Amino acid sequence: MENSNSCITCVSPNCFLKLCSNEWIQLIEGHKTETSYEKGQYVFNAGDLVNGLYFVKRGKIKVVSNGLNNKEHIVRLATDGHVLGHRGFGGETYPISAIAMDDSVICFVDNETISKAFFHNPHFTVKLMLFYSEELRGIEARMTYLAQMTVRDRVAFALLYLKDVFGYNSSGEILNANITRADIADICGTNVEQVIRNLTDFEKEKLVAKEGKKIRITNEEGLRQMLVIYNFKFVPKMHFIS
Amino acid sequence: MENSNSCITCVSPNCFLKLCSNEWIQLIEGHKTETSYEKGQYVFNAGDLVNGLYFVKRGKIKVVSNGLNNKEHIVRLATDGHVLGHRGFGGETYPISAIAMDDSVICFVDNETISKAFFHNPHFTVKLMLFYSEELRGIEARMTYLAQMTVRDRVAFALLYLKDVFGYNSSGEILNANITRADIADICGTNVEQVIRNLTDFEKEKLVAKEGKKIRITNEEGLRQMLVIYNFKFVPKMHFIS
DNA sequence: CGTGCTTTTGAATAGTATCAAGGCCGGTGG
DNA sequence: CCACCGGCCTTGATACTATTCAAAAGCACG
Repeated sequence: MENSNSCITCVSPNCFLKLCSNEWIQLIEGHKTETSYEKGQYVFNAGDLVNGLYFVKRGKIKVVSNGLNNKEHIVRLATDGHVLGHRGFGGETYPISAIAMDDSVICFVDNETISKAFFHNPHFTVKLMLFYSEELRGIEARMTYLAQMTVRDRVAFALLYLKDVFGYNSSGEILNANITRADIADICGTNVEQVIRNLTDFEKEKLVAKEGKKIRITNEEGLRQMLVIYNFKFVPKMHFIS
Repeated sequence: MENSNSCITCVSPNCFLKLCSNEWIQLIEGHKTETSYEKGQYVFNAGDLVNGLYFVKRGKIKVVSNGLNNKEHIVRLATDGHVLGHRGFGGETYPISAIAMDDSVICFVDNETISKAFFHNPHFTVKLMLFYSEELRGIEARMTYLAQMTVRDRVAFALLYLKDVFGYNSSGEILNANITRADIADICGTNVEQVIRNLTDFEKEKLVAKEGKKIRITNEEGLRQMLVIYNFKFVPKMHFIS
């Protein structure tokens, strides 16, 4: 919970805040806090008052919505350089919760400062708007396929989504996330058992290999092929700063 | 396909363009076209190049995404004052299509003009960003409940969504939209037969009344009660101009 | 070396989609 | 005016898919 170091020397290359003028960056720094979160800790909780905007310096975050019987649904995954809490921006309270999936470091800027920055840094504002646009495209793609895909295909989709956001780790094609079968189920909108059954099927088909709790994607192209029948266009990676 | 009349005398009270300075409104008018669309006509089609932004003057539009076997999924409904095509903004081509559900009038402003307006009208830009934020909250709520609700509850949800966007018509609680059972199925992510079975059930339970192809909501509160188990927070109406 | 959490498998059940067939209604042309 | 046509609505039977429940094995951590 220590206070911030400087944005200018910040290691995060993609942070939106860098789009503000130097003058404004310094001003923001005065109102910015930088907080460390442990795995499992809430960054904010559905119902909390919206007090500002979060910027992920590094880490892995899941954004979840609580539905029936408080069952979690993972609406979005976020990592370095992403914005958090922007869905709530302009509203009273957060409609969703954000939870650290790994130890993470996140900067926070209060409402008033951010609003002023918007009015004086059009480049920053427009870029953030493009980020929203990108987000909408992504979530809408997930929504369509959630509505139309079988569970099997949704599991394949979730694996690719995890890969696209978090990538592979240093030891090859192993999904670089501390994720449980239950998390995957929460992305797919199904239950743990279905995820496991389908992972087992995928393993028999040489698409993935289960290595303990970790998952190795042995045939990424094969998984993508499974989804071509949906006309699916994977959303291109966002270029944060141009 | 006639050219525009003035934004300043425009009857649409909620249009975002009104947030620009008078000077800029006049400038935009020079680059704006106003087009009428007949029922069923495409405003833009998935794959089309993104050339600008659309503002609905009046009418009813469905925004659809084409998935498996080109089955439509209705991602969003839009009406007077809403923005269209903003999901594609910043991208190359539209990921989705927009189709008029009724005769509609829509203004179009090209990319270059809109981008310039963003940089010179922070009030306009920030308001549009809040609109995006609102959109994200709405779509994410629909996504969560699409993932967790039964078909029955999704049908109830679709009816309420239709009511919230288009309202009732002059003859009481009849849904004010030229919508088919298939459209409802495309909102729910199910098929026509399921929609009809559930509408029949709802009718027996005195929640709705089928009047030909039109649907009368006889117990709106009852429908909403059906969904409370999902912790569902209906997204409050957007206040376009404040 | 338990204890609790995650993963895994099987069997029973419930929920949905698909297929087939018929009815209704508005519009069109004889 | 009436018959026909096409689009939309409706219902039933059937097959399939997914969820739920139960039980056990593996694993990590104190």
